[in-house]
Amino acid sequence: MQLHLYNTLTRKNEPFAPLNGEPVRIYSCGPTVYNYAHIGNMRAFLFPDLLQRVLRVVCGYPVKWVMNITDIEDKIIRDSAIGSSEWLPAMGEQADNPNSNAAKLALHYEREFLNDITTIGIKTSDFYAIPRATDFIDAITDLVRKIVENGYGYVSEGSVYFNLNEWRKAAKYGQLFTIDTENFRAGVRIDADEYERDQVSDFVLWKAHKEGEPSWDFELSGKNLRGRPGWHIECSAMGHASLGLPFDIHTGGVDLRFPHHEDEIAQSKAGYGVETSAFWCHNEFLEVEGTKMSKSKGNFFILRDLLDKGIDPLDFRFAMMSVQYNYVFNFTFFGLESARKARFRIQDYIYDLHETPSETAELKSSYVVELRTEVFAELLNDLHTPKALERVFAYINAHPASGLDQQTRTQLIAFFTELNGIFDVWEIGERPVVTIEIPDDVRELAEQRWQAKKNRDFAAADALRARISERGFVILDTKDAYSIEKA
RNA sequence: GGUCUCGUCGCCUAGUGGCUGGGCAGGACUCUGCAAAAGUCCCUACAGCGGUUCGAAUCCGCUCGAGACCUCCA
Repeated sequence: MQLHLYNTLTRKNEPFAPLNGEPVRIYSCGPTVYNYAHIGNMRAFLFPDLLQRVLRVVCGYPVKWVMNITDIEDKIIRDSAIGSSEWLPAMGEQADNPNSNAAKLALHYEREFLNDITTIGIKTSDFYAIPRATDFIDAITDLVRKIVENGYGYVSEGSVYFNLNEWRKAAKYGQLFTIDTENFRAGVRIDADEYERDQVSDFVLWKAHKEGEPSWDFELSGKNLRGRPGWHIECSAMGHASLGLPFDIHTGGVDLRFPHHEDEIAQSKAGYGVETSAFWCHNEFLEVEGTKMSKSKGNFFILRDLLDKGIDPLDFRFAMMSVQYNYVFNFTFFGLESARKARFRIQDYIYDLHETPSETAELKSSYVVELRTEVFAELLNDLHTPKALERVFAYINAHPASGLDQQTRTQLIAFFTELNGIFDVWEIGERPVVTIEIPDDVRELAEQRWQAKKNRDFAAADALRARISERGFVILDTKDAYSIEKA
């Protein structure tokens, strides 16, 4: 079964096949670890997770999935500087060494990040590698050197810039994004900083060292240009070093199409002489209650905020699957609750399948093969999870578990086990027996109520039920018995 | 100013030119002293205005509205 993916490079849905046969190599732009990741960031990690799971489970490909950690960057430098209010005790002691301070701050947030993605069901064991930028300084400087040697980079005041004018003569710049240099929004320019570049559109490959900032040696043309990597160059070098170029799929958020990914393509081609990736896939943003969420606006939730509200991270994971990855996801708490209910309907169905069929179960092997084919076909259609789930619900509605014979149940359990290899939000097994601690006084009240009810003294029975309810329990009556549950 | 996406039932989501999805919420009934739980059933929407067509939510045009990106950003 072949996966079709929307490729930003061609702006079309295209059939996917691995470049060099197996395995499939995926590179995902990972986090810049300067703070906690917010729930919008999570989408950029859940999307490639879904992608690689579909490739493994549905297509049967082995996958090499790499996600980088950007651990050197302006905000990391700022927040790890001596005297920064962003420094936390958990990061350890600050030293008189900017490199070490930046590394400590980054490591702290890297751990938090790995924790977070594990919480939402991403398995770190699914990664082939999680490279850190600072572990690849040699690869980065090597690439910068190559670019300069090939005539597409120049040094200015100790920094190295990419020469776009020169590059445009050799290749197309603007493959992922239609670049309209004549109409860059007036008045908005990055860094009115002291770096000197020939053209405003030229981007920095290597930034000259500034006092008190982390830096590394870099020998270029017999001179030491001490400094640090530019933002875009890191991914080019790490992708090349960890997967080899070109690889199969590059993922990231839509905002990275330009300039980050565009520059990545240019750098790798200018330095290594090869393309970066066959497919470029971008996830859309997440909004909260209909408005954009961003770090700069500050209207964001981190995962911890949700957990503190008692939200099950699996509900968050499942809610994200209710919208296709390349459409804006509107995060609402009502939507999260909807997702929870929907998730549990499928969960209950799975539990029910594990029960012994009744004598009257007559429905034989009810189209499980068709269900599987349809659901997987939707997943192969550009990871269309909403449609896939619709198929599942339609099936559940048409075939209540109670009416299914053992053979059908066995087939369905096998299917849901496979499906859970992708969604990973259910428990495959029998309904767990929940044992709850019921205090003796609650038992006593319940028994009194039952007697009152039997005596048709409903006023007393209701009063007792109210007291039980105050203790945090509810009474569920059946015909001739009752049970006590936690409210 | 430039580039682009999108407007579907109360909310979220899917959608092929005709056969009128799915989830949540809501309603009705059964059961029950009541309630809860459970079960059965109901809930016909497609921004507006034109056009193409035998027939459009689906194609074309315009209008209105929402949002994104244009070198911090997942």
